Formats: sequence, structure tokens, C-alpha cells
Amino acid sequence: MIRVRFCPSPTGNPHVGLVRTCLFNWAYARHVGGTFVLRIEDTDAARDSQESYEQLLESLRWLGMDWDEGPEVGGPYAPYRQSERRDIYREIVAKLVVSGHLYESFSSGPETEARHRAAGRDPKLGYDNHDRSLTSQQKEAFRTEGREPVLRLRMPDAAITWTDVVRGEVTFAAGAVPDYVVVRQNGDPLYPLVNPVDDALMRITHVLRGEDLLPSTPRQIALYRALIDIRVSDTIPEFGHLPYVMGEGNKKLSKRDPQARLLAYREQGYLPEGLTNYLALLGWSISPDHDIFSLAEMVAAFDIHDVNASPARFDPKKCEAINAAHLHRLAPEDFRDRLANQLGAAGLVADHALLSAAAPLVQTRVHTLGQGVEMLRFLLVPEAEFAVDEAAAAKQLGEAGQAVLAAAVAALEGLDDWTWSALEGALKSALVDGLGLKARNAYLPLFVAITGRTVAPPLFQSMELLGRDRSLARLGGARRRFGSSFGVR
RNA sequence: GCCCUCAUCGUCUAGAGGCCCAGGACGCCGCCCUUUCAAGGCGGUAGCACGGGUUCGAAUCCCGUUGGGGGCACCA
Repeated sequence: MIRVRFCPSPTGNPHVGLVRTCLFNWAYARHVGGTFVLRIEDTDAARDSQESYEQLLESLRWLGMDWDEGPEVGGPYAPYRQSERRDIYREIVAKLVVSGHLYESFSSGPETEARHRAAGRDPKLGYDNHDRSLTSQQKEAFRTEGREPVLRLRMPDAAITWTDVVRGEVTFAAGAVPDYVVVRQNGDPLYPLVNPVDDALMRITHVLRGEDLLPSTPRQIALYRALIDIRVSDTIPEFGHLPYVMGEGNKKLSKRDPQARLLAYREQGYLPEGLTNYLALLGWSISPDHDIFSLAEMVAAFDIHDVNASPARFDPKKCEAINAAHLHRLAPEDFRDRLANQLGAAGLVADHALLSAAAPLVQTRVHTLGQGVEMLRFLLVPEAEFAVDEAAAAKQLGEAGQAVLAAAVAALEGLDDWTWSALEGALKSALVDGLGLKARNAYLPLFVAITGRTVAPPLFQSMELLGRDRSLARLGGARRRFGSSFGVR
């Protein structure tokens, strides 16, 4: 039985790189019919926050990644928040000390450096394993000075090799990794201990995580061996190190990067299926000749062994394009309902019939739901709040535009049949035939007057939905407001 | 400095010795369609980092160089 886990620490807001790691774990678990465990690594009280924790869960749920075991759903290895597992760690640490895998270390950083200098070595070399064989008298002496030790893991004096699921064989030479701190002076267990301990206890079979953790893998393998020795575990899991998601330039996408903030995409009206599709493409591909797919299709095809080892750059343009493809594929009613939510979040309400008629007009014209809101704003906003984009007005409602507006008003005032095809007929004969204008020049001023912008749903349909009174009022308003600016440019 | 790691169009990728004078997608550029903007259709632009091997044959295997990234905490 394959068991994978995703174990974020709740600091800052969830970002796309983190979510991509989660997605690969989740998809692999689902693909092989294994178990997906969510574990919260909140051992750093100073940086962890409840808000971050909640955003994390919310993000995963929004994207459709459900967990079989973890916070709020429980499971056989509960609790799944490390802050609630202190007693477990204490017990295991005690066993590791008794068995000699952990030892007390009193050296301070400056002391270690001084030893390196005295021996003519680079002082930045790191810990020198100096305290490995302190006698009990020596330890006693430190204690009388009032010094408390940290606990370090005794690293094996041999090379450590594993076969990484995404990179193949990786080896660290003997002595490349110094004995490292596993329990703080104040007794708090640290990530390098707690993470493998929980993986062991929770019977995790595949550790799939970011490549930043690759250099710490030899330590974890060493710890695993110790855990096997004290019978807490009986195997070492497979490791797979996923490539980074990079931002602009050549730096890893960080939590501080605004483009990395996951929930920003929801706010802008990205679809969860669009975002997961794009994220999946960062380091993986479903087939040589297509790249639009659903989560279910991903699950059917995803294998962690197919993931690339090289870092991928996050491209907002492609992300938007992939999202657009999903948006355009939505059934019209589905699109309409999602748009209704987005409108609601923007404080706009539309009655069902109006929205049902309007939504199809914008579906293929936008890449995100947020763009849909902007495109329909003219139709849903209270008349008093309707505003014309100044730049568009300056360009389209000058002298020529005013002539168009005048002719349009004249042609429409006597029009009884306020349907889009009647509107089209009337305006076409008045402006294209009557004034001899090209369609573009004939209609652009009307777009601006009616919708306030030059990027909008089709004109005649928009006017039909807006209704006769409001349409004529806006045409008149545009003449009054911008007609006086003749010659002013 | 030491250790690890990565290397195909601008970007994401397909490619696991001959099917590749390298395929797809996004972007970009044309054209068509067109009531703006999209969408759609058609076409175009652009790449195997470099140098050595191995082989009848290398984007694919090996070595090196160069370049990028990461790690070397009583953070995770």
C-alpha cells in the first residue's frame, strides 16, 4: 500500500510552488490507489499562524485535493499536527539517546569555529563532531557552568546513497554531512527529527518534496536507520525530489512573491481546474500533443517517475491561457453559475434570467471570471454608478464620435422593436449606409457610450439587455458629458 | 569555499541510439473571419549550451568545460 504525504508548515500564505508539490503527491496517491496524508508541521511557534493553517486547508479544498488522513478528518496515526505530538517525540528521543544514536553536545558555534581555525581549517566548515565522545565528567563540568546541551545524531562514517524517484542515484560521501542538531537546548525537537519520525510512524512509503530538501536526505536516511534500530520503523521510504517552480529571473518562487500567492488566483477568478492543469504542466506532461486536461485525467495518467528533474518557470501568460481554455469548455450554465459567484464577490447582483442571457455573451471573451465581471459591470451597476472609461472616451467620443452618437440617437428614438437584430438593422443603415462609415468607426463610439469601454460584449445584444431607456440615456449622457470637449482633444 | 543538483525554441515540454535537417503548447508576428474584444481558421518565427569521446549512427550514452539553481542553522 502506497502512502504519501504533504506536510507544509503554516507560515505565510500558501504559494503556487507549495501547491504544486501537494498536487504531485495527491495525484500520485490517487493514481496508484494509495493513501494521501496531510500533516501540519507546526513546530516553530514563533513563525506558525492559525491564519496560515486555515488558508492552507482552504486552498487545497478549493483545488480539489482531498486528504484521506490529516487535520479535520483524523486517521489511525492522529494527531496530524506536530504541535500536538510532543509526547511522541519525547519518547522516541529518549530511546535514541539510550541506544546511543543521539548524543549531548555542548559546543557553541564560536567554539567550533575556533577549533577549525586552530587546526588551520576553514572556520565555516560546520560542526566537527567534537562532542561525540565526551565523558560523563566533562558533561558534568559543562552543566556546573550552567550549560545545557543540544542533542545531535551520530552520522555514519560511510557514504550514503539512495535512488531518487525523480533523479536516479544520488550519493553523499562519508563525512560530507556533520552530526546535526535534532533537539534544541530548550528541549524542542527540530524538523530534521520530527519529519522523519512522523513519516516512519505514519508508515509513509514515498517522500515526494521540493528539491531544496535534497541535501538533507542523507541525514534523514541516517535517522531512519536509527529508527529501524530501535524498532520504530522497519523500512526507509523512497525519496523523490521535485524540481523548483521559479519566478521571474532565476530565483525560486517565494512566499513573498505576489505572483506566487495562490489565493490571489481565486480572487481573480481563475478556475481550480485551470490552475491545477497549469501547475501539473510544471515538470510533467500528459502527452506529446495536448496539454488541456482535467484533474481526473491527470490522476489517470500521472506517475511520479515521469516528473522532470529540471526547474520550471512559472509563466503567468500561459497560466491564464490554460485557464481560459477551461473557462471556454465549461457548460454555459456552469459558467453562468461560477460567474454569478464572482459577481457576488464583487458586490454585483444579477437576476437569473438576465445573467443567463448575458453570461454566454462573455464566456469566450474572457480568460478569467474576474474579466467577466468587468465586462458585465456596465449592465449590472446602478445607473448612477455607471462610469465611462476616460481614455476610451477621449479616443472615441470626440468630434467624429459625437456625430455617430447623434445619428444613432436619431435612428433609435423611433425604434419600437428593441431587439438586437432590429438594433443592428437600424444602426447599420443609419451609420454604415447613412454616414458611410466603416463598421469599426461606426460602432466603437457606441460601445464606449453604452458599455463604458471598448472591450465589451457584442453591442446590439448589450443594448437589448440594457433596455431601451437605459441605452438611450447612456447615448444622451455621452453626448452631454463629452460633446462639449470638441476641439479640446 | 565545500557538497548536491540541473541543462531541447523567449517560456512549459515531447523525445529513453536510427521514426528528429527535432513534435506540441503558451507567447510573438502575419492573414482570414468579424458589431468592439475575444473565440475560431490558416500560415510564420524560434531550440538540442560548448568541447571531447563511445558507436556504422547521438538531442538521446560517458567524460570534461561553461552556465544556472539549491544546501552547508538550536527555520521548515
